[in-house]
Amino acid sequence: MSIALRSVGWREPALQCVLCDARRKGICGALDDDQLATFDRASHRVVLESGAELVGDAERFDHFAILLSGVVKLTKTLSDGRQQIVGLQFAPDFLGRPFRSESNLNAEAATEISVCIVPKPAFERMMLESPELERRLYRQALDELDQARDWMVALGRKTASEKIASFLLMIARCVQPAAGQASTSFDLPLTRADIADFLGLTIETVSRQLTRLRRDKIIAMTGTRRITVPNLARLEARAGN
Amino acid sequence: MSIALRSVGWREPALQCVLCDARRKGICGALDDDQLATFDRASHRVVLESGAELVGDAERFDHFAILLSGVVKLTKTLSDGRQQIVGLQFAPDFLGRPFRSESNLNAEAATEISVCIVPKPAFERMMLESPELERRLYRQALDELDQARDWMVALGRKTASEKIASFLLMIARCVQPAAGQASTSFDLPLTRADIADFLGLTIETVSRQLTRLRRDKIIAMTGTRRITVPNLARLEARAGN
DNA sequence: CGTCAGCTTGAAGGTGCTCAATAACCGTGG
DNA sequence: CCACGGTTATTGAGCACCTTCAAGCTGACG
Repeated sequence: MSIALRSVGWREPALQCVLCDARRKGICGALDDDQLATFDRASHRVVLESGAELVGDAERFDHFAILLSGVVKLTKTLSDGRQQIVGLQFAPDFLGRPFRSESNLNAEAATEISVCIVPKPAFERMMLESPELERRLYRQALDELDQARDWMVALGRKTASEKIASFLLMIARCVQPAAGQASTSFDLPLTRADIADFLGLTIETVSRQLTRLRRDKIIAMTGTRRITVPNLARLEARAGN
Repeated sequence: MSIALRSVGWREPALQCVLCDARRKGICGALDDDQLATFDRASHRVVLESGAELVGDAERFDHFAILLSGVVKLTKTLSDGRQQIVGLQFAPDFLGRPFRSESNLNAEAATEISVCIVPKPAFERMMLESPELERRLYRQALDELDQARDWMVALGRKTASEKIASFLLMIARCVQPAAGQASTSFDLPLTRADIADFLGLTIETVSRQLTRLRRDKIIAMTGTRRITVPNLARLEARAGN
């Protein structure tokens, strides 16, 4: 699959990157025309189905990637199987760990995703040439650190119901960047098992808390994935903070 | 106090930075002689007692700092008072959040500390001039992100006794960089309350788990702060992972 | 219509919390 | 040197929240 996509890249060298969302909102906006052409030649796009593993724990990697659509979960697993999601990435996030050749976590597609894949050496060369690119990566790392710290508070100090409310709010914000609305509805990108692994809970507790929110008319659900929040403020009141 | 120390800086412009530990092991190693002299002129050293607040949540800040000795804790607090430590900084870490003018957490001296303080504008100018400096900051941010993610696993999935064991191991490694030893002893830089806030537990649970480790001869304590670990491997076996 | 994965619901039990009392530590001053 | 007050730490008893285990349910897809 990746070979076929790469050949499309060769035939239309500038098309992919010029129109790409990662250029407007992601790190590729740091690149000038020449660098963008280089990037276009070195990179190629791939679509992966939900559950596909991008890189395993303690595994060497030789590619970076930029997430163009879908959600990627970063997980860590203890030797006895207990698992924790330590990060969620949304488009157009950069995926990878510069200055390391081996991963210390597992990156897996939580939904169907499309990614732009670029070989590590080519990308590292661009990082050296473009301080602006490195600055954007640095900014993203700092943003991820802020997020991780917010979730540490949730994991360490919030109750199960506060965790669920906080999680729904986070998803609502990440999936629907249109803020300010009083009401929203969206599809959960994660299964109950993933939500449990993200919040440090069990599947059963996640389910129970969701039904409690539904019983209290804070949310409504159609099927098991689609969530409607008639009043975001009421949900926020449940999030603790 | 800070004014008196700054005047020392003026009289001996190159002395402080040239001998400083932050130059060998910290971010200042990125600076050439000219930049180091500039840095020396712009910065000054301060000693702060345990409990001193470096910056408050939602507070504007106009200085960065480099931690020269001691331990700084980064905390977040929910509206009802529940608190979580989201990071610990050791010498010679950089303290601050580039690209933001307002803090989203509280930074407080957990022990007596000495810091090198530098005004934000001067430091940002140096960041622009020295890609190597920015690269080191980026590296530190990535390292902190790795650490934060490791602690997310502990917070979400480890039991109280595993959390305590993991915490003791982390402190042993950060305070005593000499690795490979079978046994160690060290002083805890945190009170029981701080340890509880770091691990998402209560003071009582921290105390009980420490006495359990002592009862099982995994650790020995003299006073309430000094810990001796006769066999690090046995402690590691309690850490989960 | 059957099957399978994902989800929900129930009952029982355990880990860690709350509340409360005692004990150790430490700086101060007699 | 020791007595003293305040802070910090330990220990105990009871309880709450979340987990565990187990059973049904829902919905997608053959």
